[in-house]
Amino acid sequence: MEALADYFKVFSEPNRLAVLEALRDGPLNVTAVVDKTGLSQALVSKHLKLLMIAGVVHRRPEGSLVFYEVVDRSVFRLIAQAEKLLMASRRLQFEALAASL
Amino acid sequence: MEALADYFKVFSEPNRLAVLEALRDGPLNVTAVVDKTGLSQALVSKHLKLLMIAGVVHRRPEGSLVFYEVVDRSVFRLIAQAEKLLMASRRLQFEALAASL
DNA sequence: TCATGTCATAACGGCATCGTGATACTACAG
DNA sequence: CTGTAGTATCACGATGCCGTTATGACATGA
Repeated sequence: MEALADYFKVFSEPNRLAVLEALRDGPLNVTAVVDKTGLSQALVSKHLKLLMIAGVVHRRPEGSLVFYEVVDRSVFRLIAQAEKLLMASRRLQFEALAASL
Repeated sequence: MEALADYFKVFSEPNRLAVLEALRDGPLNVTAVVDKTGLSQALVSKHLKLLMIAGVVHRRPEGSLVFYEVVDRSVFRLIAQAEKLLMASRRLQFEALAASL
């Protein structure tokens, strides 16, 4: 319901997905995510905070750096599943278009 | 990326999820969805249109009624997967809270 | 202590989307 | 043809979120 919709909302912004993608191969500190995504530092911090509140990533300060890490890698399975559905519906829409020509 | 985020956005509104849930047990016409969800007719029409553009539901006029139907029932698997992740992260956050007491 | 690099936050403007109320459109019954 | 039920759309106000700029807070090294 409400909470579930909020959870989906976490993945409903391109830049947030990009931040998440940057963390796919392991923990990174904020600056590394900034470099990897090309987003502004302030924006990356905001998105990381949101991802943390949602429980998707975990925060670990180390000296003057702060590392973020994906808590449960099965979020990537969720993303993959959504990608699959998206492509399937794209294909169906294309077929519908083709059938109407 | 962009398109994937938009796809997630489809599921990021409580009322849209409610409309989808109303269609879980089979096709319904608009009024039936309105009755089942308690939402206004205009709102239900809007959400159904969005769901159709996203390729999640299919529209089938029948006389003066218009039936909507979930195209690929595996969207419910996506939703279930998200629910699972949501509950897991809730549990972890609770454990972190408990550990800090 | 001071300078620097790293990260977080506040304030702001801009834009998208939500929900409502009113209205148009369509099919069908009378 | 007229009325009515079902559905779609428009215009609107309100709210929320995004991204930026600027600044604050913190740890480290000189």
